Amino acid sequence: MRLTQQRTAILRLINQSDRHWDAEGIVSALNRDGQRIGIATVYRGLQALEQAELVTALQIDGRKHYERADKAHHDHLICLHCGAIEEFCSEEIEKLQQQIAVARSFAVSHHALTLYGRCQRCSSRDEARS
Amino acid sequence: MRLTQQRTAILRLINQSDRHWDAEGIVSALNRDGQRIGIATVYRGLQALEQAELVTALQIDGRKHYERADKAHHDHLICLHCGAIEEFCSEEIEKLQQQIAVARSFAVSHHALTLYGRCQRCSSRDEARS
DNA sequence: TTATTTGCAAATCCTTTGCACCCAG
DNA sequence: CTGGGTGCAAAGGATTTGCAAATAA
Repeated sequence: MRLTQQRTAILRLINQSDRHWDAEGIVSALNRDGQRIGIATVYRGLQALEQAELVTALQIDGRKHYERADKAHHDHLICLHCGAIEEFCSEEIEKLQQQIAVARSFAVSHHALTLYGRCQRCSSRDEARS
Repeated sequence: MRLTQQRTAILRLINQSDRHWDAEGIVSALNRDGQRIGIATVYRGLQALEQAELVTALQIDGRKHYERADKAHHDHLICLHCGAIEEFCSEEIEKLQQQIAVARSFAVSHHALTLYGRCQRCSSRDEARS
C-alpha cells in the first residue's frame, strides 16, 4: 500500500483523536483544515488503511466508522439518545467467547460486542427534567 | 398495526423457518410461492412487525436481516466463508455485560454480540483439501 | 518509468418516500 | 366508511467503480 499525502492526512486525523470517524466526517474535517480530498479517495484510503491494520472499523447504524488501531482491543457502549460512544473491555467476556467458539470448532477471526442504551449523562438529564 | 395478507405471508415465512431473512429474500421466496408482493411493502411490513415485536432484526454486513421473535434471546456466530449463521447464548456473558453497564450507569436497552470466523464445516473442508 | 492512487461523475446497493388506489376493521 | 396499507416508480444515503490525469516509489 502506498502511503500518499491523502492517506497520511486521514491517518493523522484519526490517530490524533479519540473519536470514531465516518467518511463524510473525514472529508469535512480535512476540508476545514484546507486539505482538499475526494470522498472516493477517503473510502478507498480507509479500506486500504483498514487492511493494513492502521485503523479499525466499526459498523454503527449501517454506516462504517473508523478509529485508531493502536489501542488495545475493546468493545462499545452506544448511547441511543446522544450518540456518544464509550469503550470497555472485559477479559472474562473474551474468555467466555473463546470457550463457546472452541466448543463448536468455530475459528473466530474477530468479534463485535455493542451495548445500546442510555448513557449516564443522558440518564441524569432525564431525572433532572422529571 | 393492521395484519394484512402481505404481512401475514411475511410473518408465516419467517416463523416457519429458522433462517435469517432479508427483504430481497422474502420477496423472492413469496414470489416463488405465487404470492406477489412489492419490495416496499416488505420493507414497511418488516418495520411494523419489528415494532410489534413479532420479528427480530439483526444487522449483517450492512444489511438488515430478520428472524423469528418467539425464540429466547441469543447471539450469533457468522461464518465469513459460507455465510452460515449459528446461534448461542451465554448467561455468564449476559451477566458480565450487565455488571459493566451498571458500573458505568449505562442503561442497556439491547445488545449485539457477533463472532466472525470460520465454521466447523468450512474448517474441515479446508483440512481435507490440504 | 510505471504501477498506484486520485478526483470526478456515474453507477450500485439497500432502503425510504410520494402518491393514487385498495382493503381491513 | 375511512385510515392504514399496497405497489409502483422516483428519491435517498452510503459506498463503489470507470477512467483519464497525477504521483509515489
